[in-house]
Amino acid sequence: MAQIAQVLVDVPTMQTNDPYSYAIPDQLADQLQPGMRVTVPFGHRVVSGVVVGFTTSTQYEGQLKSIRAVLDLAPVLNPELQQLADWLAQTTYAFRITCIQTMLPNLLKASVERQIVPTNELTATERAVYFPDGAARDFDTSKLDTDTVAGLLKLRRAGKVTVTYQVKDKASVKTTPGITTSLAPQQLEDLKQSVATRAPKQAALLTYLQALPDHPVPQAKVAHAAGVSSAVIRGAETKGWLKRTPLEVYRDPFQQPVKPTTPLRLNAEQQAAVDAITTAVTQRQAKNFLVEGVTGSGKTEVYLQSIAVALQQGRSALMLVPEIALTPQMTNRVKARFGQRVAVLHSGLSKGEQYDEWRRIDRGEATVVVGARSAVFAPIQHLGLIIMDEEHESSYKQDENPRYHARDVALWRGKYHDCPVVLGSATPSLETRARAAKGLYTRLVLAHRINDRPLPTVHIIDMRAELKQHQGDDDFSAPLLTAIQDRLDRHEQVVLMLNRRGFSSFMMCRDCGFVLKCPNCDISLTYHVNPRVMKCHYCGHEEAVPTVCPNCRSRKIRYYGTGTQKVETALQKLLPTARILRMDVDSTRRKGAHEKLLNQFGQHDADILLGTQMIAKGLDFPNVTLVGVLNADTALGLPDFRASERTFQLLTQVSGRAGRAEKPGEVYIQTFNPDHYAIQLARTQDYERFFVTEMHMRHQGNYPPYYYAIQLTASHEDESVAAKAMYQILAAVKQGLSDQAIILGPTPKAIARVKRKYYYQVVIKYKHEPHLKAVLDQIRQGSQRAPRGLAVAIDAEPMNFM
DNA sequence: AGCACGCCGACT
DNA sequence: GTCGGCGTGCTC
Repeated sequence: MAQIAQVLVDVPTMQTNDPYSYAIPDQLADQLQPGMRVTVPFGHRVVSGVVVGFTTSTQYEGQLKSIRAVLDLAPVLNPELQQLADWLAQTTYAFRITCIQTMLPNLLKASVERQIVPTNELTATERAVYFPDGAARDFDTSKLDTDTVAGLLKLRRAGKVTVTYQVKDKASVKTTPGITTSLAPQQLEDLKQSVATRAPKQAALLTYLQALPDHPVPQAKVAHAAGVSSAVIRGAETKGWLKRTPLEVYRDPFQQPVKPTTPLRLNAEQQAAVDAITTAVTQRQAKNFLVEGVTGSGKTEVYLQSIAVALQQGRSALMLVPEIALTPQMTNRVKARFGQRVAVLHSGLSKGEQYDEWRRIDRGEATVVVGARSAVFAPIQHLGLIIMDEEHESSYKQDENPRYHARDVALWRGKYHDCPVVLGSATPSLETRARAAKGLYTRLVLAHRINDRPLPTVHIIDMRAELKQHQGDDDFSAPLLTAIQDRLDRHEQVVLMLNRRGFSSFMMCRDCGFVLKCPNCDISLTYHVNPRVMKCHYCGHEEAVPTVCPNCRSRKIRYYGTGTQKVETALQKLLPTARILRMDVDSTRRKGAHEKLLNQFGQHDADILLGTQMIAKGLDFPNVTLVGVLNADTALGLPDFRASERTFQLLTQVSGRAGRAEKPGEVYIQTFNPDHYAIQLARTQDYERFFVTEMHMRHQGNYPPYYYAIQLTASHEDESVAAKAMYQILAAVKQGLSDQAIILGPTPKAIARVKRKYYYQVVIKYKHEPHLKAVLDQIRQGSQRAPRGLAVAIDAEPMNFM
């Protein structure tokens, strides 16, 4: 019986979330496999799709259409990744095709192009206006002006033009000319004798050709080895001495070769960690580890030696790092150990380079993969080990559909491959640490720094007292300024961090540090300009904007936030001789700018590096002996239950930047909340106590990890449409879920209007909701037929509650 | 996502 | 009377 292909079409809707059936033309029958991309007729156009299986019968009553073309020679999704895509769609409430697109490199995303073709029905004037060059033209409504689009649509309705569709596959393989020769060595020798005296270059080429291997050799290599120019080679080609054939090459993102390194000697803790991971790797256990190592405890060396074990076992390894940590220094460290076997996947590569790295992995040529979030989908086979460094980083969660967390995907793949997953962090997320406490992960603690380097001394500066004493600059306390001046005198370097996160305005008293909070949620209230009120983004509570501090009656209660530029100017005024380097979103927008700034600082072209969060991660300059945090509180004030956790993580990390090598480090943290546990415990780098304290807070507030959370967001240009949609969703949620579920909202988002759209949200906290999936699917169905421009998003375990 | 079908208001 | 607005429903 004839086979029917099941195809997921590239149309992300609820109705097309299940595969459609297509007949398979005879000439495609023996090449078609699940996991291949195809083009199919769909309605009155052609779209791309992915074959997910074959059947012999179908429910569909109508006449089946046939697959148009196959886009791939081999499947782009292996069976594991096909299964993963389905699981991803289930758990993130995203469309299956959207998940598949996310898993594939950008170049494999086929695009559909429309063309508009004139017919004989057109009048001469119409032809002159719309088809000046007489031929068909591209019909991209976003690129043409509205009048032209309207005109062309009108002509189509009149049947005077037709529209054609073309699916364009962007996947392109780069080639270079490859040299082969069909002449025998003796023939070449004869030729050489005949030209030897007058054409030494040709003779040299002929000598080289005599020793040419059977397979094609890149022309550049031939030219270099024989010492001839490409003109000589082209000349030889016309004489029939050699043939040039296209040779597939990889766009090589590794420019310069890296000096190889050998494994470093491990201390007892590191060795114990490597041993535990080794056992799991060699026994092929899907066992998960949490490597909890203070900054400077040598986690990376543990990762590298564990990867080496997997490779020895003939398996491959995946190492995930946050995008921001994916610097050449970082990747070079891996390449130095594993050389050619390493593939790097990240957004800094061109589309072509990404595709080539992906193919090297797919073909098993690269067995160590280093990359950011989306690298978790790399088509690696025989996985022996997955490592996720800085596991607590929120960038592992994608904030568009599918809203997946790379950690969950890593754990899924570990299970699939029976291989261990190692999560590493100095400050693990509460979720992860709690799971370790429950025994789901094995904890491997690295409590000692390499060579027992001391931790930096951390000073907490009470900015309330500071501001009382010296009027003038808000941003710099006297002790911090003195410390900076001291480093300048000693020709040492300083890192200053300005916490820009949550520039969103909350009210804080400059005299006592009091932050206005919601009486119901214990979350800071957010200042709204229009209407002028304080609002809680969790429960919707509203109150008037205070003019005096409810705590100390001071009038100095105002909203809080400052910018790097302003701080730079102020600092330059205070310290005219200091050379300051500013690093923020603005100064690093250009590609490579980030790198360049860090290199400058590394060469001591500047004394002070002033930046936002981005300087907290992984940079390591031995000459930095002072780290200052200008405003530790901004993140604390955010209306998010993870505010304390983020603050603790950030302060702990940035403190780790001070004092490397022989020079001891010092850290100054300026804060209006010197007694807050997140700040106090960051001072002593006491993660365990922070974990216990914060878990208690989460328990009190019914927050994760004690509860699961789902965030539903509706957005629309018209605020009332978004709000109305959210109230309808709320009704559906309330009706479908048990009264055990805690439903917060609807509330406007902290930043109520982004890109001309208003956002409203509802958060569901729950422990056990068997109907949840059904309720959310019902909401998804409902949002199909929503007013134009309304977007409803479902985010399981959201990272941003604002 | 597109696109057709179909039902209402403002124009040649 | 028709043109064109966009709400609704379908695509194997």
